[in-house]
Amino acid sequence: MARVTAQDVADEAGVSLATVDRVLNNRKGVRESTIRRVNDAMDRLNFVRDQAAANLARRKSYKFTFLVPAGETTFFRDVRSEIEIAQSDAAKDRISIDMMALPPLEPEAIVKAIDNLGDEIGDGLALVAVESPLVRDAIRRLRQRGVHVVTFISDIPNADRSRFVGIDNVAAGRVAASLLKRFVHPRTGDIAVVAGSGILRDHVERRMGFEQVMRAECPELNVLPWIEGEELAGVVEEKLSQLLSENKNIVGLYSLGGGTRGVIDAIEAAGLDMNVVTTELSEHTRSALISGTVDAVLVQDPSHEVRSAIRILKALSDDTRINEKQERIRIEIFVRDNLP
Amino acid sequence: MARVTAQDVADEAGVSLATVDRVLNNRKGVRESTIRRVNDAMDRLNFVRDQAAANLARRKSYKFTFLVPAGETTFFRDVRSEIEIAQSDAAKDRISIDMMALPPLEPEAIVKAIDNLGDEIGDGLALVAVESPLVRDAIRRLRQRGVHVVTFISDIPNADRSRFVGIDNVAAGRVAASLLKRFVHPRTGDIAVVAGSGILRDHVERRMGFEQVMRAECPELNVLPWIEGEELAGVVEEKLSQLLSENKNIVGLYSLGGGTRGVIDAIEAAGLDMNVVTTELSEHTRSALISGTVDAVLVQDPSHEVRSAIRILKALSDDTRINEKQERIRIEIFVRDNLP
DNA sequence: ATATTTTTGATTGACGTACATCATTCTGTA
DNA sequence: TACAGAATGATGTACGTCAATCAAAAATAT
Repeated sequence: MARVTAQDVADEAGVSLATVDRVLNNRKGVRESTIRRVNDAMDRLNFVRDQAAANLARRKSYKFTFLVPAGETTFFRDVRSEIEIAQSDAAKDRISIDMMALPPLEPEAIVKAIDNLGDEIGDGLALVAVESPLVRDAIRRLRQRGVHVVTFISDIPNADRSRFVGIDNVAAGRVAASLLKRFVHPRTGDIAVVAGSGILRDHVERRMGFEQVMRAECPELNVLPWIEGEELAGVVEEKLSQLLSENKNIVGLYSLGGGTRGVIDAIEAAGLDMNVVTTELSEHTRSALISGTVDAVLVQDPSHEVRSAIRILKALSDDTRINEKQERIRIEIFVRDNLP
Repeated sequence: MARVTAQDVADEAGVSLATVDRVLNNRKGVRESTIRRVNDAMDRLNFVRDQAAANLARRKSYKFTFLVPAGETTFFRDVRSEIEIAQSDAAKDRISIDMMALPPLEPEAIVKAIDNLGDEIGDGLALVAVESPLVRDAIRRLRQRGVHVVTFISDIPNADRSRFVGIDNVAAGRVAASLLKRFVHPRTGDIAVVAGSGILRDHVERRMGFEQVMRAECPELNVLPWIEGEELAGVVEEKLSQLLSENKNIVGLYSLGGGTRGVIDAIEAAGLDMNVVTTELSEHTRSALISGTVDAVLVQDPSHEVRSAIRILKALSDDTRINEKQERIRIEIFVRDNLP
């Protein structure tokens, strides 16, 4: 019943504690046959090394840095506050976390931050990546220094990042189309799309997924050129109001970026009957779901993403297994009835 | 940069390590004013107790027991395999987990298992509860002995359980209705409902949520009396085939229990055009989603539920905070485009 | 056979906290 | 003023592993 310790393994294998320790930590100077004997003993006794004791003895602590956009969208405000919460939670496990908020959409800002931080970055970096050779190169340099890099929410493929933590944005776009198609059916007409910016990879990908499905499956629906709202509710509302007043044939709308409040305000002001799928779970989208202005909201859980990024950076530092199921970031679909 | 230890706090507060220890563990024999001084020092230094060292010193290990149904539904097979995975993961943190599979739907079996286990149950129990005064009483007795009890997947309210880990099943039913309503629109006709058993609380609740929305919002749709499939694909298929051959007016179907394969087979055999929402993410529902036989699948993630139950039992044992965001079990909605 | 190298054993001191014991100092009250 | 009782200090041991050292034994080369 008592826990099996390394000493028990030593006894079972007929070797000394020191030898077990050598095997356990892959230190050299142990014969192959002895290694096997020790491993067999571990299996027989079902030995699991005590992480708590190991960490304590190793007196290893972790330092990770988060680089996130400073923008005032609901989503990134949530992300930043989740990082702050994670800071105190992670402290118990000897993990210290630094966060830097950077001007959004500026590759130079990211690179400059990385360079200025130097070794201050610690053992790992999580960043909301922006498509740019500069950033790609900065990541490569970090990795060469042995710093683990995880992209976060927005990926930069072909870069040497260890991993991406976030949703499959193409799939998110497809889901939006798939739902909207069913909601709109059997009506026909135009579909409006509101995005933030054309240089944000996640926006582009969602748009791509959305179009894939629409083209392949909905010849009767006509997807209009997208509106760029710059993630600002005011801009979104103005442009969308204009569109809605000019085009009376719109039967559905997909808002895939920030500034959703503008979308809701414009639709409610126009008083049109259309099906709507958006992102961002804010007070505005909640009440729009309840009132019926919006049919579904597609989101990713920033709290999960932050915890996941930290767990993954830790696993990379310790060179231990990642629990894939736990790290699967979901495309969450909210309708009126499953609001948290 | 170095970690702040209890000794640092002692120095800062001008007391001895022993006193800091007394404060830290709420031992008696410390003046109010001293307690305050120590706490202030902790705040100033940002002291966080090192969990690893604490656990080690406490030589505390945890033992939890899981009581789950032995049934051969996809879902409970998944649950059991997730518990097995969790067993080895949790071992690192000195958590040992016992699992017992019991004949499903038998309150007596649960009570008997609890009684037979006695102290073997350990520090906490997670069980898939069944509505019954016997079970309710057994839980009460456990709690009196200081054992933490968590209901799991299926709740038994009014019982003295510490917590329920699972989804809001009424909400799940509402979501199903809410989606199906939109999918079916503007067609009118009958809606079929396939459930497992009338004595499973989660089934009853989903049905309830489904009806709530249907009655309130879809006067044009007529919800038929439900079919009891006993969670067996064969039974489900037979009964549903019969219904489909007799009633040609069915435009939508909600399958809220096990045996979904039977639902799919019956629908495909009948070759009818209807909208379908089910539970269970199996190979069958996956391909049915892709082929279009099924429109949406509503599930809960057993892997998340198992981890959550363990974390909660541990937090209850340690009397520490529960991270609500992390323990929120989602009603996950899968359509063809976000299959994992 | 001897010398050299490799493998193993034995031992020790961390790591940060828990917990117990005993000695000492500070209270307030008889 | 003395003294009980409470509050605090000082100290030591333990938890299970890591990491380093030195000595001893075994295997290998010469």
